[in-house]
Amino acid sequence: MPVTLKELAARANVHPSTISRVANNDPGLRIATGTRARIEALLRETGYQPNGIARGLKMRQTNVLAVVIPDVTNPFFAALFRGVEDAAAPRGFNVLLCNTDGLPERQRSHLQSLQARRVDGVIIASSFLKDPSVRDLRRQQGPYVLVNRFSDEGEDPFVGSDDLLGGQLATAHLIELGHTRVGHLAGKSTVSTGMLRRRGYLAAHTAAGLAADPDLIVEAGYTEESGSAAARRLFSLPEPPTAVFAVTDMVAIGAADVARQMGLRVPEDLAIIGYNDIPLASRVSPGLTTMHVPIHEFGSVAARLLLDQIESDEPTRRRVRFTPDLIVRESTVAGARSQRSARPRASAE
Amino acid sequence: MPVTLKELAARANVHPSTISRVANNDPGLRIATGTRARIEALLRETGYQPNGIARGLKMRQTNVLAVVIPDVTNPFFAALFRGVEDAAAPRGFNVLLCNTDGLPERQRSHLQSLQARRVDGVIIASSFLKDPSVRDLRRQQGPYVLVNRFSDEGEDPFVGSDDLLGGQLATAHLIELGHTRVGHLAGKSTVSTGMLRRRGYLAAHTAAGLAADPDLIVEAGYTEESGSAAARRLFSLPEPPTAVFAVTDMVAIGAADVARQMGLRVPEDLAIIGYNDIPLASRVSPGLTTMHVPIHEFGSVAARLLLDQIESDEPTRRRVRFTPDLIVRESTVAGARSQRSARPRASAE
DNA sequence: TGCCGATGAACAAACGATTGCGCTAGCCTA
DNA sequence: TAGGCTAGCGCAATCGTTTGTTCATCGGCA
Repeated sequence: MPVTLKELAARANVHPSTISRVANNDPGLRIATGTRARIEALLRETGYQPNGIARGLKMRQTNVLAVVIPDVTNPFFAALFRGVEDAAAPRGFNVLLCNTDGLPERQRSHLQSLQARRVDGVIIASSFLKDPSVRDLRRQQGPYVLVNRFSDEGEDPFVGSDDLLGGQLATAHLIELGHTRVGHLAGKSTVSTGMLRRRGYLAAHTAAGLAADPDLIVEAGYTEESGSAAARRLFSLPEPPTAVFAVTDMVAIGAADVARQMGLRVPEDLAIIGYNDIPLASRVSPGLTTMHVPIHEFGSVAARLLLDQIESDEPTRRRVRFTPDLIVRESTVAGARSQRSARPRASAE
Repeated sequence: MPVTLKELAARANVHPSTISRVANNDPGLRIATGTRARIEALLRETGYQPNGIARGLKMRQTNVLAVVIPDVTNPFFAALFRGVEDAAAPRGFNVLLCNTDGLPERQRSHLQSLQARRVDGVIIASSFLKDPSVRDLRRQQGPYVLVNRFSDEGEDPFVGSDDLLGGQLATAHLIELGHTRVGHLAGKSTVSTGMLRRRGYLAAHTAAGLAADPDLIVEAGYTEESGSAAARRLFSLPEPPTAVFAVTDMVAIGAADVARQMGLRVPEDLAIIGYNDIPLASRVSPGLTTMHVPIHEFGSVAARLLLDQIESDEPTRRRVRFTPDLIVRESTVAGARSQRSARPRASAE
């Protein structure tokens, strides 16, 4: 059992409050040099650490953040989490990690548990467009930040990429390569990234004067497996596409696997572009062309937004959106040397 | 501000303790049905959630576990964490994640912060053979479990694989394929996995009547980059090896990259075997031969060990060791169909 | 000598919950 | 009608800190 203020007070023959003030380096503290020395020696000797629970109760602050994501096994979310922790740890915060597997119910129960625990803030990267959990979050008026996906009309503090533009740039890249039948392995229309990247896909067609064939849009979810399943359907069409834009890199990788299995050469028979530029994207073969977004920064910026709210004690409505950046690799251009076109830029509202 | 017991008590015209007992479904509680109904209605209406901090202070239990790892961006540790959370969440525990980047100092500061926070237990996967942090952990007598790596003479509760055997099996596989110059991209000798897998490597040579050439052992660390660097040195030797056993899959992947860059064909010019069978191993090309270990189970078993200690309130010394399992893929045998030889077995002490 | 201001430290009330124990009715029994 | 039992709650301590306030002491100064 760790040592408490009361015990130290008994040993130093002073009142617990005196120890507390010395330990916390209370600025306006007037104390005899002898007493101070005695107490400081005792503190060092015992290695006293204030009980964070008791302190949290009194101070109404736990110094704990929480990150709610679908699955940390997905490299995108792992990198996101690192961003959060790297920003939070130096400021004395620890971070809880909650995986939802994309289930609204698990998300709800996690958020409820986090509320009971009185975490100081929540970063949530698994929200839906219509999300009761997010509405609860708004109502509770604890600080929170949405990352990657936003919710409703986007009235919440948010960090992510410009998905509409990203979807458009990705699709435009394929069209510029001469493809006229471009498929889309889409995200769920109940998720902002899915909806916007799909809209970008359509906008690119319009801009190029092309008609988008609705049959070429297949909802694929976000995992590699669901990407494979959707790709199988897409590639089995009577008139299959010669290029596809996948809503995420994992989906693209699942699709590439299926393409290989079906005897399609990438990029000769089928060009594939993903989204996010996860580390894996540059390692698969052929290297995956994708839209780069600064994943680690998503996390660190979100954490800073949160910490600023906590420290200033006033909510924010800031929305940070990074401009995604086309990375051309071999999955769309044979023999491409992968390179970034520019550094990502952020726009804040 | 969430509602408190005191407020509810005022509204229901009873004492806070009565509300508490009703909310907690106190078994031996005798209460008038009318009062009970009134209180239960109030609880539902307000959605009362007891303040976890206050409760934690009183009950001396936070229902929080912590996982300390080098880097969650490494797929091995991400899977490990999922194992922990999947076992902890159903039992009402949340999990803090701490990344150390392999720095003893960050590990120390994290553990200190966790202690101050009074987490109920710690799972640590980043320990060294001589590790002051682990000694502190032992002394503090809070429950803890070491995963993957153990420390000192292994007197702590532990979950991991039989690394000596694993190293031996991996090396024996290469020797059986006819290789006589087998290199080792070794882990650090200050880490149990590094030390034991290296010993296994040597034991396999002895068993086969081969002399191990000390020049063929190069310390490679645990990241892809450090693996690449070490591989470069190893492959530039006057008499380079024709096969290498890498201490982890990430190191093996780094080495394979270097081999490709140096114009070596895998497996024809150079056979490579890794360790852990992370998801990535089956996806790289050529597929990576490796020792399979049940990573997710490492986490869930460790969590169970921890939770049992917490609930029974008595420390354990149980050590669970899984038998690793050779998975042959194309990086050692051209055209291999990847398959598992058997299911992993666990041995406990 | 008497008063005042500083100085150094103790006091006590929170924070929000849990829990053993005590207290007050009402009813039954002798 | 007195005594006892029990149902139905309230009381108050406790967990370990923080922090505004009070209190005693002492030196200096008039």
